[in-house]
Amino acid sequence: MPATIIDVARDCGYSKATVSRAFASPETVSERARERIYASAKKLNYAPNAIARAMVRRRTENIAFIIHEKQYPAILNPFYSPILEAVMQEGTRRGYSLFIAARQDMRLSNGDVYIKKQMDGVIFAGEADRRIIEEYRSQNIPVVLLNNHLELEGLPCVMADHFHGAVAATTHLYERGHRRIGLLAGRFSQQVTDARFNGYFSVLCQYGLPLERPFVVDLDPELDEAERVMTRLLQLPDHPTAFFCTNDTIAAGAVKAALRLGLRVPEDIAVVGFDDSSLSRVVEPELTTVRIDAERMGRLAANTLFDLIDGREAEELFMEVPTELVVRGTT
Amino acid sequence: MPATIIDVARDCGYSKATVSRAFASPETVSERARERIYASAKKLNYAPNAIARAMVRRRTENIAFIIHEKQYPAILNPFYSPILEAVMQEGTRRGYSLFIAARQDMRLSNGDVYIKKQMDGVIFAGEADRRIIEEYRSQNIPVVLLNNHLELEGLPCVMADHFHGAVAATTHLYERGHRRIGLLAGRFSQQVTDARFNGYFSVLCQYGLPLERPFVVDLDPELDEAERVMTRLLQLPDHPTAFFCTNDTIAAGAVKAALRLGLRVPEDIAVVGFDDSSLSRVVEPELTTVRIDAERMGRLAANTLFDLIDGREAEELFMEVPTELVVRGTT
DNA sequence: GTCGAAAATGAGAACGTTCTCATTTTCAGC
DNA sequence: GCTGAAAATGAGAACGTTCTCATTTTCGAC
Repeated sequence: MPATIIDVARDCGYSKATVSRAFASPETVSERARERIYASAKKLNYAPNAIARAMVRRRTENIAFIIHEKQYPAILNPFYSPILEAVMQEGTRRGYSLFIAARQDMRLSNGDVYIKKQMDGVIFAGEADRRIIEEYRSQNIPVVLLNNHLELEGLPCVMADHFHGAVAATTHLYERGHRRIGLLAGRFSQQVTDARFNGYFSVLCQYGLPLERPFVVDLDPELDEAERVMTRLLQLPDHPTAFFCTNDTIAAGAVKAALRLGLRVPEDIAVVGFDDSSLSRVVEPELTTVRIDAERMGRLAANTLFDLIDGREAEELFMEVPTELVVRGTT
Repeated sequence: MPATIIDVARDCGYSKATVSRAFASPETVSERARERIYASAKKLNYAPNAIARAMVRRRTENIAFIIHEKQYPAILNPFYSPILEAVMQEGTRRGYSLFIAARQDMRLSNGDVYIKKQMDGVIFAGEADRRIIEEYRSQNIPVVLLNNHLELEGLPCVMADHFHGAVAATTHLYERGHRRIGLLAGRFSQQVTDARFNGYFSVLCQYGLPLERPFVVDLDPELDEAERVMTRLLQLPDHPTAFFCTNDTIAAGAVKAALRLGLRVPEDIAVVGFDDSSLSRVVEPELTTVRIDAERMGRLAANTLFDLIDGREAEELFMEVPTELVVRGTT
């Protein structure tokens, strides 16, 4: 039903090759031809068919962003919003369109959807299965990992420096005079969870502070859960005076719990979060937190992917963007 | 480089037609053939090429979700997260993949990207340009509008009942005893802005309350901006005791401003928000707000789109999902 | 073992582009 | 007006599937 290049060719009297050129590389076509062709195209309401084009060029100009966070609704995760935004911008700038998916969705009967759909490249965010990645790469589809690290030949990974972020956060609490510092650790991908814990733990070691088991807890990174856990902890006798939380949602829950128990933040209880997500400034007092330059991560991942797509080697395989403590009201 | 259907056919001794069938409709192929074909496919690392398929079927199984909110970063908008999530789920369930884009990105040199890329259908969220929509429809691409309403032949629109939400919010403030109620109105798409204002205004009229110009303000729906505006208003002599805010971000900013000025919420100043977005429960006290069943909106939009794609008429063109006041701590 | 219907397979033309290679046209320089 | 190089155009084979229409095979019933 819609007009094809042949209809246009017939209408304007040029060959389909010339019509094709008029759209794909206008400068190779005489001005006269261009005008006539565009006129016909407009008349016939012709739009080039990118599918047919992709078929012969073997390039779809599409990339996919696949998020998989353990136990966490993918898109809802505010942490990924600015990353996604950056990837989108960077992609658009170079003519790519963006598919998004949450991991569990992708696996169909045979082979991965985005393999079949011939993505030019794929970014895996969060948890990622080694086998899937290898499947993509065996089809020559470039892959970049984001917020996760896997040792695979030539596989670029974009991470934030979670370790030093955690170090900064914990040190900050120490410097504020706290000697007993609890940890509320969300369950994220192994890499992230480990790095943040290690940062925290290394500071405890450095200053000879105790790791107090009952006040170091794993939990789902959700507001209610964090509030519940924190409420319980604060009712224990002899609880810490400060808590390092491995993301802002948890920190927000913790602050809420403290306030509700009539404790003052930061005077009685200090809290530091992680991510500097949009919610960090919504709570009152505003969260002291560790900023991750998410936009930069997104850009980096995208541009690395484009390098691979264009056949350039990634300049670096392990890219770690720095994190930065931002001190606000909760400490 | 990657294996094609022909390679598989050659390897297993069947024709490409049969191999094609083995993947597209396995039940039409003998068990023997299926096994041999799958074995060859596996051996050759064959993955069906959805682009070639799309070309002949004239169906890509892709849909696009295009967000355009005035002055507001698209994906960052927490309002759209659950909607997107629902659209994604619903789409995946039926074998569609999802493109996302922010409006300003889409327009390339000639024709819209997603027309060229042969979307099976498109959802426009927020502000949407009549001309663009007509362009899509002229190419027989089904379109559904979300959170916006345009009178166009056969164009389904999914809206929330912003009007009655605003009515409920304002009435609630009235019933709490407030007689002077300000309005902090974010700049969204015209439809939404108007509907929410009208709901507010109709309640004022109903109870004979004054519309006090200085306390009815338009603003960008951002935290800082809202805090700034609210701080100013609260320093005016004789300010209202309650404010209806047209989204939660604004409400959060308003609450923050009040608290910082040493006012008690809700005793001195009551605030109600809109959307019941994720942040509404993060602030303390938690926001009284108007819940929009965003998931339902997403589902509705997606399913309507699939109906159109499958050639079924939309059952209804104007779909309004109900809103519901949820009373929490700020009133 | 034969018949006939049903099931399974194959041949080959689409689908709408791009791209290579050849051919034609244009045009500057004389 | 001729020459030759450069610019513009055209013919037609790909690209990897699906699908229609034969043709072949299978198999139950007699």
